Amino acid sequence: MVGRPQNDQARQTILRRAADIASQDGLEGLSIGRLATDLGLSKSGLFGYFGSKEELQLATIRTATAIFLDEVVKPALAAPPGLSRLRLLLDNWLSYSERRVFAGGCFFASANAEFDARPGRVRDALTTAARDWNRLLTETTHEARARGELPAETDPDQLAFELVAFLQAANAASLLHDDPTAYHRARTAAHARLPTP
Amino acid sequence: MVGRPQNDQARQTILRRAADIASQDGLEGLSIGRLATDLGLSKSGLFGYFGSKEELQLATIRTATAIFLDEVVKPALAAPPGLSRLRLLLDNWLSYSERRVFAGGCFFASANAEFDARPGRVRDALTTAARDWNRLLTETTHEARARGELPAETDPDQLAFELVAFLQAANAASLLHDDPTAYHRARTAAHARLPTP
DNA sequence: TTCTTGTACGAACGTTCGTGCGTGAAATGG
DNA sequence: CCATTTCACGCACGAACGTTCGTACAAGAA
Repeated sequence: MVGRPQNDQARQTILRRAADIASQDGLEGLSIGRLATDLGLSKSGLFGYFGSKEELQLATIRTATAIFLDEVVKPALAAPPGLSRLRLLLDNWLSYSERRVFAGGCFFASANAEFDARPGRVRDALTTAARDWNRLLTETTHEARARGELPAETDPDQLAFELVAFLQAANAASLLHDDPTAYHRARTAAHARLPTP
Repeated sequence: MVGRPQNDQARQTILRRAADIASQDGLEGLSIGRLATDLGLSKSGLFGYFGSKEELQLATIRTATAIFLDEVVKPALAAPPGLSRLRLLLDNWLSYSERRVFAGGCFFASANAEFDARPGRVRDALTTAARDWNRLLTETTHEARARGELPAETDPDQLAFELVAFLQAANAASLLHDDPTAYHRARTAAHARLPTP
């Protein structure tokens, strides 16, 4: 065999499971042998799809990104730019975390904490994804202010930072303490930072 | 040999290094062989201090907790209970993260994210440590309100949740994006939530 | 001195890791 | 129908993992 298997459906099935495992045990704890056994494949057969563990990790990040976009971002783009879209982004994110779209909570919260001090291509891919998400929230906040939906003295970058902080904290607390009320706290915090609808 | 070595100084040296490695590579990525090589010890010699990897992980958590108390909590207890103590706790935490007391940023941010979906004694120890920290912040916030240093309509539990969120977010952003300004954002956010000094 | 105790060591255990290679079955196309 | 390609497999590899074991050596007690 010179190339890689072309069966995109099998590939996606593998990567979907990989993202679930990684959200629980980390991208390093995601082992090829265990993933193959889980899916009823041979280790070497699964390995052939990716060619290296790092490539599997990068492909898993791409799949997780696509799922995140489908679950959180795309549905929010249906709303007009500005405050209503910002609200949707926050609500969708909290729902995405709360519904455990990934078995171990937010995939990126887990992967970012794992790789934030380990240089390499995996970290680079994760920082890019995080930057895109932050940029989306920040720009949407800017739009909301430009439309007069936020007080003129609002600092959009600062507000976006604080809103993201609430989301992350809810995800972390709900996982570590089995405490679903953390999501209520985050919603309360976010609503208090935004004008009453 | 029936028991474990009694050399507490060597043990603490090992555990201090272990906490640094774990803050970067995780408590699972912390391997006995690598730790021993790092310190110029034999693998079996180091192993003898703990008897199992899980015991090493638990001892590392205890050491990290002691360091955290020294760096963040104890200096804040010098201030009178209430708002001034709360401010010190927040400032000390941000300084502790910013100064990289642990090489990979906040030890607990890293370890919590790693083990929040893996049942066992390690997770239990981490949830206890996190609960103690949250309780301290929450109770200090309660005291501040009881002394009239916070508006009467303040919800102390909610405020503590939000303040912790800012700390976590600053640590995460500074690590993932090499962005030291995240600490400034967190200080701004925290100050805005508290009465002007 | 001899015996005991505590400590660190090297070597090896079995397991799992990521990674290659060669083979055979299934699918494809002329 | 046969030739070719595609793909998943079994198997093996070297390295690293946590762990166990027997040993060497220093210090103290008898």
